[in-house]
Amino acid sequence: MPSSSVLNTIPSLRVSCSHCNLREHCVPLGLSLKEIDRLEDLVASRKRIRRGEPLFRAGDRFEAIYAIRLGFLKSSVMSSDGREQVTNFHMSGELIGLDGIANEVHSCDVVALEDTEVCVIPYERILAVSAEIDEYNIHFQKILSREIVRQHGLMLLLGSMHAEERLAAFLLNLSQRFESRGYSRSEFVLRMTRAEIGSYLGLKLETVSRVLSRFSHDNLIVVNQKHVQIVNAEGLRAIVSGQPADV
Amino acid sequence: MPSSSVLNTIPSLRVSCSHCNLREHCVPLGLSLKEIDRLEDLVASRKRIRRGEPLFRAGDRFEAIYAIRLGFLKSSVMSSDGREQVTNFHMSGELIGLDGIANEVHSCDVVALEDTEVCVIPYERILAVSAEIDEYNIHFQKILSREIVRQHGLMLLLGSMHAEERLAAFLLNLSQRFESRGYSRSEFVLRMTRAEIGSYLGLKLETVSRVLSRFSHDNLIVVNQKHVQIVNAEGLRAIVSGQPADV
DNA sequence: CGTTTCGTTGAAGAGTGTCAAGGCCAGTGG
DNA sequence: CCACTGGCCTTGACACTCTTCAACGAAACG
Repeated sequence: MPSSSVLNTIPSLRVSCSHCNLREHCVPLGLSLKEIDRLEDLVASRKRIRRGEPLFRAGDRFEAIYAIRLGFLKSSVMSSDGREQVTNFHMSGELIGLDGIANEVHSCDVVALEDTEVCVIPYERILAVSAEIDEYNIHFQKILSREIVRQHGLMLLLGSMHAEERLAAFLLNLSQRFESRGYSRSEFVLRMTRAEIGSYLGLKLETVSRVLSRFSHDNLIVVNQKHVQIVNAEGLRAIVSGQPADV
Repeated sequence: MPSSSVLNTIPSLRVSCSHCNLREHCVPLGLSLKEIDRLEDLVASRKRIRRGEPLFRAGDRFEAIYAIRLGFLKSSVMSSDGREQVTNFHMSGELIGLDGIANEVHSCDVVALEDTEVCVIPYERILAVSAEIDEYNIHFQKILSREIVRQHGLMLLLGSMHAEERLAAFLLNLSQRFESRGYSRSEFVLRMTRAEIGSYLGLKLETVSRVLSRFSHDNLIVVNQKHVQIVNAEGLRAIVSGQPADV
């Protein structure tokens, strides 16, 4: 039995990946039942994080990867002079903490933007399963590599796109991720503030607000504070591709 | 004996990692002699790439990771509408191709900026050694994670720094990498064009040129085309930290 | 119900981008 | 060896996007 006295953990529940409907996000496909059974051991416990609370902070010792069961979080890094850069927003089924492997210390802050529950996967267990099941080792390397590829896309956005293109890409990305989780792709709630969106996209919050208003004025979206409805996804795609809408 | 008919490869040489002075960059420390011996098998062959030629291109099937023996390369991604974003510059001892693990296809272009020689490490062998030597599996996961952390830093740069800060950070980073390879930290040759620097830093080539001229005028550096000498590293550091130099 | 945080909008200004012209340098061929 | 060529770099003037500063309104929270 794992250590269990940590606050906010729920170690008593018997975790079952095979019955989790987020399985496809976390666990490799095409395993034998025996192997899937082995994966159940990955998750040591669950942990709840309240809105605004950190899952971990830069400098914390790295001990586990976390899989989000439900909720929403942001990752961010800070420069020495205090500038914050949001590096990612995370939603259910995604893994957090991959940055910590490098130096056995986390290099970014992760904070919940709404009440969140995660599966705690001690890194030791990942290593143990990796050593035992080749399929899983490949799977985990792919997860790491996929994060590298994702960041390439973000660098393209930060390095060469205008404010409107960035926001259009951002909205479409969220839309697609919501859809793949069974939610509406055309209507959702932004869990982050304008400042956080701005930080993620390399813009100021006022710019984010203005561009959203412009999109709204052009009938691409309907915005009401945090509530967003995508009216003309094709129009947004056109903007991402560099060509301003031609209505 | 590995397949050897591929153009530009040098399979006949018996590769020896243990005698390579770049060892510390590629190979984990603290292995037994037996284990180090096993690592020799990682490198299947060497390959030469002429200046301007690609090592691989986005869409190419992923088969190997490459370790740079000597030379200089850039990685870049292209958006659907043709914008190029340089995602990294690579120098000796560094590994290339980690992006390909995700989808078994490379997702970026890698092109040599000067005549280059790389060690070809088939991914299959990495998996084989990973399965055999736990130390190496951890080492390789750390390499992947380190790349994620590096990109966080770049996102901070692209998302929240001004042109001068970006270039100062860029020069200091190069300086440090040259130094750790035994070259001068204060005097080096830029192998890439202004346009490539600009792409990497999210700036236009004219801006890069202007900022370098400004640095030169402020006696922080001496520039002569591709030749750069860092005169006042402390001043550059001050700029990165947000405070303009206070001569 | 007051307080605080967050979001919107306007006006003015700074920082980069764009466009254009000219100079430097390496490589090529006469 | 020299002139020519094309790629790369520098610099200026101007345009434009985004930021900054500021004020106000709306929603969230205790």
